[in-house]
Amino acid sequence: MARFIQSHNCTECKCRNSIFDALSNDELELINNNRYEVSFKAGEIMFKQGTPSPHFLCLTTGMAKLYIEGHGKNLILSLVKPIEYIFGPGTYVDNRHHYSASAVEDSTACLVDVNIFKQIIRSNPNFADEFIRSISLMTIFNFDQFISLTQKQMNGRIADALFYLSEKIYGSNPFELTISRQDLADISGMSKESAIRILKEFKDEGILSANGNVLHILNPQQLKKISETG
Amino acid sequence: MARFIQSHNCTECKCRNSIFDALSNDELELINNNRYEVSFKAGEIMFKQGTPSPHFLCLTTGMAKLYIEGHGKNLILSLVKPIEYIFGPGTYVDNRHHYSASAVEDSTACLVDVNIFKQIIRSNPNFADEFIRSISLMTIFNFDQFISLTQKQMNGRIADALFYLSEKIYGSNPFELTISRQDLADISGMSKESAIRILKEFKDEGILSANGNVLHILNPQQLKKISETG
DNA sequence: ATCAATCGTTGATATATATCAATGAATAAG
DNA sequence: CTTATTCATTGATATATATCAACGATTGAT
Repeated sequence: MARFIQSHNCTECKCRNSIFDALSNDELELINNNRYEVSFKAGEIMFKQGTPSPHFLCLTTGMAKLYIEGHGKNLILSLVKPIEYIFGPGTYVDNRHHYSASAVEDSTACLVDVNIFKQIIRSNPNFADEFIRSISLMTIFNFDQFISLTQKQMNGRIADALFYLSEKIYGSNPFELTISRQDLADISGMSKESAIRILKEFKDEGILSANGNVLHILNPQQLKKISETG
Repeated sequence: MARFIQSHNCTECKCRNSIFDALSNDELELINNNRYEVSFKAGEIMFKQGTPSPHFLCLTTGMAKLYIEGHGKNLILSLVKPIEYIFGPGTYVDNRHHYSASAVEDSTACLVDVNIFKQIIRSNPNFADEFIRSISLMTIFNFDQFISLTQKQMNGRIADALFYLSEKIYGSNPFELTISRQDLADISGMSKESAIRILKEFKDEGILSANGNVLHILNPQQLKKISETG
């Protein structure tokens, strides 16, 4: 997988999310002076639900999962890959994280002081528009998840998760799964055992092949149908 | 229930959501010149998922439900009461509604041209901050729903719905339910029959009394425990 | 007032899904 | 290399929940 080379200056950074294209050089410089880089080993927690939320985080390498810690179980809201950013709703409400984030692969990230970020939103309307647009996109994505998890049964939910992984996360088919079966279950809102059983069922029906952690959607049409019929 | 008297001028309007407090008189005047009032009978659709979304809507009297039309079933995202507003995530993405809205009681609403609204967000940072804050609050609310619907079983979900209705919507206990059992089921993500059965169970256990559509939470502590143990 | 249509309620049954338990496979630590 | 620990898999079972069917109660229309 391509590794983005991180610059020491935001103005020339190649791992910069497109939301920052709306910024002037002065604003980028301001961010540059108020950021630092961190690295996480696979499995390490980046931040924990309920703790203060002083940073905007942009993932530069690796992969992270965002998950709500519920009652014994976790619900994975999304996987984050380079060069996406993480910015929770608590920033404008109570300065707390409303979900946890942890690295599912070895990762590096850029942290930006959240007050700088909010300041630029106030002073640069184009940036504000882009920002509102990006959180709107997340809301729409959440709605789709909502319907999948509350109205489809397990086959349909696993189908949705497989498309999400193939199309949105790994961007390929076949793809190598870097998350655990438990994570797949936490994405689909079911027990790990059930998730495994559905995968097996798809394999038996020739819809999917699985070689270790390399999954291949062999029959996307049929998988799509399963997703739609719920 | 108190009826807000609607003024013919936004600057003096008593049914104005507090988000507009950040606006100058000129900006209020701008909105005033680009709005109109509509009334809906109970059951009427205000707007439909998938259709263009040219207006910001503020409910002035009555009650509405926002719901995603899924696969045969609906999922109610929230109930809206005066003087809350409805502003979907599609406005900044594809100009489409991503959920439907319909009146559950006879209602009136104020519609404001969405471009005026976006224009003021660009020019007034305090208003922008308030707006981002308000959509962040909705996101956090959605997260709670998410956990309730995907990780709790039916008793816990109905308990959550009852607290939502009593505390957030009707603001009283006892309260008169103006939504149908089907709506209650659509809030809790279950079949109508199941919702009714849980209500009956709560009645049999003395947690709840139901006199027609007047519900009374008799034992909030126990209901809270049911909500927490899922 | 009467009829039709919807809404609420209940019971019986089928089904989806979680849980429990056991075992093998992979991985990390000594 | 060996052992301990986690992770993946499978089967058997229990449980939660939906569906189907029937019927009474309410509401709206003629």
